[in-house]
Amino acid sequence: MRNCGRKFWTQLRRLKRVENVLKEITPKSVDYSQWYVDVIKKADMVDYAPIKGFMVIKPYGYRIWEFIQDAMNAEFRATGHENAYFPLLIPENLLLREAEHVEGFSPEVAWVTVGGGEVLAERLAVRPTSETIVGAMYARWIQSYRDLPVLMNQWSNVVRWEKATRPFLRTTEFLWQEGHTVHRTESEAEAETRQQLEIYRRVIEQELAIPVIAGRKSAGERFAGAIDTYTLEALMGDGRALQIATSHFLGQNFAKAFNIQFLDEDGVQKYGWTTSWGSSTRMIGGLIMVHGDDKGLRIPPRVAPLQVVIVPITRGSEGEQVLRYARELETRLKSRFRVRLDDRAEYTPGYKYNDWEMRGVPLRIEVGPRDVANQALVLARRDTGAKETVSRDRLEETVVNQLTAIQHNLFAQALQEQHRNRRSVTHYREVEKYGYRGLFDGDWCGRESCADTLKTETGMTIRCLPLDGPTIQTGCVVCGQLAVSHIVFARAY
RNA sequence: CGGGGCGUAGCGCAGCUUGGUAGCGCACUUGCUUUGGGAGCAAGGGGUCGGGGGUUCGAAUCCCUCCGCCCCGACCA
Repeated sequence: MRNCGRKFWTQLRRLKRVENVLKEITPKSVDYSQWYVDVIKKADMVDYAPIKGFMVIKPYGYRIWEFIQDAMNAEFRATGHENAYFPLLIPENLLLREAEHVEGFSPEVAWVTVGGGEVLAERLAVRPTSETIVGAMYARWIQSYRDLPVLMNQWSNVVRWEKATRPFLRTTEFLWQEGHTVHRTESEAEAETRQQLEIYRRVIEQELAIPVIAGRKSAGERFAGAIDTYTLEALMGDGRALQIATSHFLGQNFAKAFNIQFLDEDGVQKYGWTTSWGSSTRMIGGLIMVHGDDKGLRIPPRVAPLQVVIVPITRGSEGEQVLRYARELETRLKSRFRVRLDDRAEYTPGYKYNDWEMRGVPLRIEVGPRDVANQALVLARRDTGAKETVSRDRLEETVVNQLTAIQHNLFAQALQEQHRNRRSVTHYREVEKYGYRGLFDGDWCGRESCADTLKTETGMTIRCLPLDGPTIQTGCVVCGQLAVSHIVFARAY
């Protein structure tokens, strides 16, 4: 009888809990976009700004960006790049220099036409990207082959006037880094382009735990003004692909447009070979979609603003003792981990569990009178939900091990998800039976007309010509004729 | 740019059909009791009902108009 009663109440409590969670976060399976919006708002990462298409990145979201910056800066420096800063505004004549570039960006450029109360003689573009102004400066700085290579990066904001926006994934203004380099030879510039793509892959896979597919963009998807665009594509939880970083080989297009010339060793004036590469706060959107679940965020430990949260259970008269014990654990962890003791008296432990789970903190330590008595603590993992009791003297080593395990597990889960949703097809109509979700491998004849058909018929685009993986096996997935490339296609963000 | 939805307290909403003292839940403040998976009780604070105009004795409610936001599709880190 007593057992029955207890079971009943446990059940009821569980139902109530599910209900509460549902109230705050729409389940992924019900409405993926709504889930995404709920998570970022509940996790306190962003808020909508009072201007359409703009967002405020709040400290909890911005901290993740700072970890990404740290990881990238380290990689960039190790490969000889230096940070610099170029102007926000670009004179119209500069933006017009490279024909393809203007054509690609002009629809989304914002213009400044008035300054100091007077109409400007020449309107100024708010940078949508900085190739043009950087190019103009490089032309002034480079004279000799001895000045090369020029390897610079800038962290900045850019503005692209978008019609449909989503926090992190596509906002009118966004934060990013853009690297701009000039090289003496074509092969050196190409190598740079590939090297930077690998840096992105490392940071994205190792720090953000997001598995990517590296490839080359088809002509139709290339950066405006580039000879070649390399990309990293990631699969999101709803089966759509996200372009998460790009690296462009610009050939001599911009060098010629901006007159970036140098006198080579052989006494001949030559144009430089340039590259540019970028990654943005969009990566954070990817991180949310790849790892998040119905309880909220799951942040990989390496970029988690908080890695461990300690929740004391200050029950009854032993409250002070538990708090002392918890503070001692906090002190021990503080030097090595990002830890916080949540000693807010106004919330119950259960509330705190849910709160921190929503925010995606990888590890939670629970300590109560029982643990004080046993000289132990309870460790709960956010990724699996598993709880274990750990003796106090094994605290640090267990935390290290578990954080490492979580980082790996999140990547492994995401990779498994990617594999499960990547399929080879011989004809594009096959994607219908998969609900147009996932990544599809196939062959392509190389004609833009077939890419157009694919798009109109399925809403899918060629994400990339993968650098590694299967080779050409059959005919074009659209026309069936002789294929020249292997492609990965998907619906994309 | 098309389609849909919405605008009433910080958040979520009811009230509008049929005009008559602006409400509910959560959150917030204070106090007491609580705390091992979203605590309870009590007492409080908080609103030019998105803006403007009109009808009316009287408008959150009816009419006109403007604005904004979100979601879904066509173009893009």
